Amino acid sequence: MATKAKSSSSSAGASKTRDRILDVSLVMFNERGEPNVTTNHIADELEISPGNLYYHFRNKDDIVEHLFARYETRIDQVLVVPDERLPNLEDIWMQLHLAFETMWDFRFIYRDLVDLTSRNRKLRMHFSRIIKRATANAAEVLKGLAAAEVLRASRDEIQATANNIILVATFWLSFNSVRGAMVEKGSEDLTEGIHQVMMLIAPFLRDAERLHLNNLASAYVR
Amino acid sequence: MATKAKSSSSSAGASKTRDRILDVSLVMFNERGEPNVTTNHIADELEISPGNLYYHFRNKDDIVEHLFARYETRIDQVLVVPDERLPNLEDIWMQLHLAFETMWDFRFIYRDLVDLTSRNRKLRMHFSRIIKRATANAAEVLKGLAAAEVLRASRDEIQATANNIILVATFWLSFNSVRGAMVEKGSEDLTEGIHQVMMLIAPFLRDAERLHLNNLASAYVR
DNA sequence: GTCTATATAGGGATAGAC
DNA sequence: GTCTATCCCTATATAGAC
Repeated sequence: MATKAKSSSSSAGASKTRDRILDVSLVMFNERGEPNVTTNHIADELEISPGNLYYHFRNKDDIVEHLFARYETRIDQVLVVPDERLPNLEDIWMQLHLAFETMWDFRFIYRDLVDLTSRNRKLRMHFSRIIKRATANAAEVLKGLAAAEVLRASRDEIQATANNIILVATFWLSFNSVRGAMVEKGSEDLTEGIHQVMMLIAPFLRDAERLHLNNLASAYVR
Repeated sequence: MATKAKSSSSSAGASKTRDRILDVSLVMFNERGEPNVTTNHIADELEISPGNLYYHFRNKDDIVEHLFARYETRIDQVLVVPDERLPNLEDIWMQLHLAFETMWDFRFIYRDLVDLTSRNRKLRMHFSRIIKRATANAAEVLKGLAAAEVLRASRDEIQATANNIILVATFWLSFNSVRGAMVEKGSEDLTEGIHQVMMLIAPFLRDAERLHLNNLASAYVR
């Protein structure tokens, strides 16, 4: 039954053609941008025929949608409000790290986000849902920090900041690319993005915590 | 000599084919997104032949570049640090308004920013320059507010905030579209974007000014 | 499941007549 | 300056043999 070791992504066994198509598509989309990768490119890279590719997927968007589904599963796991305990700054740092890494793994989605979501109703709905979830999550965490008296902010300030956190996180990679950042070093980009998000929170922190954060931060950024 | 009333954009006289191509392209790019508008579409809309269009422009990117040049001229006029006087909150509001309106008029650039700038070296260089200028401008204004003692922030905080201001402004329209905002009402979208940017500054304000801003803000947002 | 061959369509772009 | 006609190329997608 080794032939049934199918599904999932890139862990152990190579897997069937269908999965290989998804894996290679993801890599190529991330590297060159989805609009610049054709089904023929993908087939070439895999050394299979275009016809074969279309046996496994109805069309290119079908591939994109399946990759997006993978992404949605992973990001949903990150977007859980901690638990019973009130969150602290390290929790946030950690959660941001997980979120940014997940986004990085599927960065092709973020590179052409507007075009992708306006072309494809399904993607639009799902992405919109993720944004809503993420914003709610951010607001929850901020409220948690406020409850723990780590931070002081009004309801409106929390809502506006939650929006900005998600906006900055969503477009950090684009911003970095567009402002002429060098070839992405990957991990360094992400750390700087996390830093920028933390700086949205910093001004609301009480003095002691603010100092704490600045120490955390300066340890990370150059 | 009425035939020489050429150049510029959409003010008085209709103008020559070349300018009409630019005007119509801008409208169509803004409405449907640049990747979804072909040279044939543009020619159709203008009721001229594709050949004619290619007489006036070498290729599609040539059109995009000329539109971008128009944009750059306009945004550069907005990105001037006030003058001798120290800036106040209303100044900022006004400058943001001008910036957002200019961006709105050329929103196609922002819709597919990453793809556009990575495809075209010229656009990449120019856009990167604009971002640098804008960020420097934001930092200057923040320093001005600090000097006027309207605001209190460290050097690092000012730099991080300037980055976030430009990031939020740059991607506000994308964010709004992507999170599933309804059909753009234009002006309302912009006001909310301006509000989000102001909320980046708010936490650094002294109490009196913070209150002042909240009043300004609540007058604008629903 | 996979291949070869091919249909179809559209976009970018040019030549040459008017 | 403008049009008609056309070329080239690439992308998506399918049919049918193996």
